[in-house]
Amino acid sequence: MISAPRTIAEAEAVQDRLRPLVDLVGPGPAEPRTVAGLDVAYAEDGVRLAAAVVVLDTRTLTVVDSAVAVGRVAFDYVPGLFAFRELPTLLDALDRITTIPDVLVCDGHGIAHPRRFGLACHLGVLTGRPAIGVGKTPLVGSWEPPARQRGAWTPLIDGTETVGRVVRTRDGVKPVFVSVGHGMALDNACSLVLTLSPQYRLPETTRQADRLCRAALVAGVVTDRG
DNA sequence: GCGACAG
DNA sequence: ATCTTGTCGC
Repeated sequence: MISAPRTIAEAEAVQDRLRPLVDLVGPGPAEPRTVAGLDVAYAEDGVRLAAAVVVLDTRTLTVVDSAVAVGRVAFDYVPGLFAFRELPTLLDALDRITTIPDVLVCDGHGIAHPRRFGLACHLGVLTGRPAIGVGKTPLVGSWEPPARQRGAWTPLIDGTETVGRVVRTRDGVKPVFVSVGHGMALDNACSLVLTLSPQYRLPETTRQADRLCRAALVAGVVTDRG
C-alpha cells in the first residue's frame, strides 16, 4: 500500500484525489464471465480481520477461485471513510487470486457516497477493474420503496443526482442498494446483481465471500499478534 | 444546534 | 461489523 491516511482530513483528501479517476462512462463487460465477491469478517477484538475474495463463474455461480488475507483494521470506522478500514486487507486478498475477474462486487457503496467515492469506487480505481457496490442499507440519498416483485427498482437520489438504484432481489424482501463503482453502467450493474441473486437477497458473490472469511476466523487463521 | 451515518 | 430468542411464513 502507498499512503495510508491517518486522519479524517487525510482520508478525505485521498478520496478527493482519486475520485476524478472513476470511470462513469464505460458500460462494463457485455458478458461478464467471472465475477468476484469481496467481504470481511472481524475477530472479537474488533481489530483483527479476515478478508475474502471469491470468484464465481457468472453462468453457473460456482466458485472458480478464492483467497483469504488477514490483517488489522487500518482506520477507525467513520461513515464515508469506511473503505480505509478494510482496503489494505482486501487488496492483499485480491493479490492472492490467480484469476482476473471481469467485475468486482463490493460489500458497500460505489458513488452512492457523500463524496461520490465509496469502497467500490476505491477498489475499482486501485485495481483498474470494473466494480459495483451492493449495500444492505443506504448511506446517502432518498428513495421510494420499489414494487414488491423481484426485479423491481426505484432510483436512489442524492440532491439532484441519481447515485444508484434500490433493487428488489426477492419478492417482498428488503431491497439492496446498487451503485456504480468503476467502469460499469448502472443498468448493467443492476442486471448483474439480479443474475447473481437468483435465490437470496444478497448476491451469491458476497454470500460466498462472507462464508469464506467467517470460516477463516473460526479456523483460527487470525491468531495472536495478527 | 440536532439527528443521520456503508461495514 | 458484532452481540442475540423467538417468531412469522413458505
